[in-house]
Amino acid sequence: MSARAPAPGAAAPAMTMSDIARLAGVSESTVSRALHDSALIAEATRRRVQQIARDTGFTINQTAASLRSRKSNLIAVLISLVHEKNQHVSDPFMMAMLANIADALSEAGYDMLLSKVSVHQEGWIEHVFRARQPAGAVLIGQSFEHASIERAARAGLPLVVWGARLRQQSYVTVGTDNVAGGALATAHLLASGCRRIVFLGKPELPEIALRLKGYRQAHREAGFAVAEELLVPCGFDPAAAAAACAGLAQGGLRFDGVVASSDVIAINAVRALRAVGRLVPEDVAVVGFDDVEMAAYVTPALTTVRQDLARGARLLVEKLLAVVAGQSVRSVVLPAELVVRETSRAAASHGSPRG
Amino acid sequence: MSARAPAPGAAAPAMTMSDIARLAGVSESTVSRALHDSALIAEATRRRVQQIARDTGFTINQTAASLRSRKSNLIAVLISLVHEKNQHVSDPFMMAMLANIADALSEAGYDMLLSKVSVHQEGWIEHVFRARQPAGAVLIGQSFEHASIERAARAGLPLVVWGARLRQQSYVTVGTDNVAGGALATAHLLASGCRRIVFLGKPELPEIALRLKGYRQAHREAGFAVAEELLVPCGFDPAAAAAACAGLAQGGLRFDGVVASSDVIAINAVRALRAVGRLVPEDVAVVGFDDVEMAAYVTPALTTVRQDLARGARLLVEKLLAVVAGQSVRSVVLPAELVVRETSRAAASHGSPRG
DNA sequence: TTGTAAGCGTTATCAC
DNA sequence: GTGATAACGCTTACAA
Repeated sequence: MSARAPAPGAAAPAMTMSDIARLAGVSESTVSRALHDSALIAEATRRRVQQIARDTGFTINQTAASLRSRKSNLIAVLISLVHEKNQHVSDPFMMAMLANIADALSEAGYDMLLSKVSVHQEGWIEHVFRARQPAGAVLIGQSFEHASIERAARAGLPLVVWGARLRQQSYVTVGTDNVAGGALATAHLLASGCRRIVFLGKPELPEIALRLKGYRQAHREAGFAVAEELLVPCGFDPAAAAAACAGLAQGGLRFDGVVASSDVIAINAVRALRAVGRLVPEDVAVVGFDDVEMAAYVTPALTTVRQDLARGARLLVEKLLAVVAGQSVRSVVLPAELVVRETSRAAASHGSPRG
Repeated sequence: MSARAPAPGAAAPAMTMSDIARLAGVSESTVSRALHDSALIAEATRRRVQQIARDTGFTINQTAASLRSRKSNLIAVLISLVHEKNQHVSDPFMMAMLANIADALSEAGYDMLLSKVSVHQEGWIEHVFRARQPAGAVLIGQSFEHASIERAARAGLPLVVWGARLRQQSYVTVGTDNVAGGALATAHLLASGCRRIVFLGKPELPEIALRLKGYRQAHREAGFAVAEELLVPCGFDPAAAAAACAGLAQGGLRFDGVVASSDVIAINAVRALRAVGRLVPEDVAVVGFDDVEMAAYVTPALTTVRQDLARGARLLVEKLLAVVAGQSVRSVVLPAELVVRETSRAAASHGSPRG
């Protein structure tokens, strides 16, 4: 029921290449080449060395190998949460993103190094590269770090970012078409009769700014003006969302629709509205963003803009490996898809609603 | 919109300690000591060296450091999925566990290396330790790997496992009281009137075996016999669960309750039952295991046995760091808690039901 | 309090 | 094809 602390050094002293070399009667260099399937090595030697390695359970020490060769099959996944005090990795969207990347990386034969950066430090990206020598890095979310990312990318560090494609950025992004997503959500509410639609989110974040742009665009196209008092700031973490939504429900603001910048926010909004006796979707229709797994299961089921994370993660990894390989790579914008469920009424017309 | 592939070597040639040493007019060893706040170094020297390091954005190359010192602040998180072909990291339970561990590790100042092992290889645990030199490893789930884990632990590798505490194991585990959990779920159904309760799960897995033990125990204590045909094998991945549950719903088996070995299985069971017109909880009451976030949101909301993952993750990390530090550490069994929601009727009595 | 020098386990370079 | 030998960037006796 209790485990002895392992005596320091109790672990079998790990084999090294020189051990294998001795056992095989060859030099270390030959062992190295044989284990890497070098074309230089004689077939027989290769086989013998590999057999011995297998029998003895020898594993190349990647720490040493990557120190010398300046290569590694490690990919860093960087989560920047400087903009949110309370957003943990356990945020449903982050979790899903992470899991999908983990699956994609492990299929590609890479190990994944997870670093959560919560304090902004100059050069934190460079820091990770220098400290751990990953082959490349995936950043989840631009947060407020556009400048840092830009600098790291210009310095030649191989990285790929999940987020918004911005003008003149020199790093590769993979992300959803946020403008279209915001427009889709808004047009849907307008088409179903809403006229005063709250936008819940932090437009300081690049992705949210684009969704808001879509919100404005949909209003313009439908011939409606945007009432600026309906733009309500709201963070991603559950507490911030709950607070903002409670304020929304109780405040004197008049509104009949909500476009939230994430599903977590949307779900909190629905809850807050119902708590003060407003019916969803009859009094207020709500649309989320992300389509996290939960969205389909809540009651009423959440209408939302779907981001295809499985595809996004695969693309992130694919693009990153191309960047690492020195290829020229283009950013990708994935289509946004509206998933209509129960927090909104089906629109009369599904086409782009003009008036 | 497109990013140039970084010219090889475009990245600023990383500074090394010898650069810092030159700039500071001291030796490399002094730099090393200064950066590690060694008591040996003169305060003035320490300050000067640290200042230069900060100004130049120097970061210790952990790859080199850990090669030399045989230490690292990297913790490997190993997910063994050999028992499930289709269980991805994106499984809700895995995701939640992972996210919680990531949060706990980053709070403790450790980076996390994620390795998903899906092909069983002799000595895979030793392999990771040799290849990456982590300070320690957290294993999520024992799967069928008890023997491998046991061997690695005996070899002195610092590791901690989420899973079942077994007799005479020499590794440390943190996990839920699975026997109590299984008993709690079963007793609840018996108390609410169920008499033929299906157990859905793979008893070959240590944790499931214990939950099944609890299932039997609850029957015994309530004075009922267990009908062996009600023990239905079922894997964790959604496809396997759906298949097993569909079979369950359509087969000629007579039953009025289900104890599932995970929430994902339980939710699939509910869905399958409703699809063939059986009412939950009126015709069949269902209890899950885990209390994943979704459980509270599905309709009808799932009655389940809660595992406290936030606490579990914190304990895993805490225990592992103690093991790494060479302390003697005891396994932990966390209490299981029944959360009654809508897929079961509230029991007449909440005490241990004897008859 | 600081410097010198050896070496962690691998791979790259050059010679044979 | 194979083997010496010298790094990679750091830590750590041991010396001073």
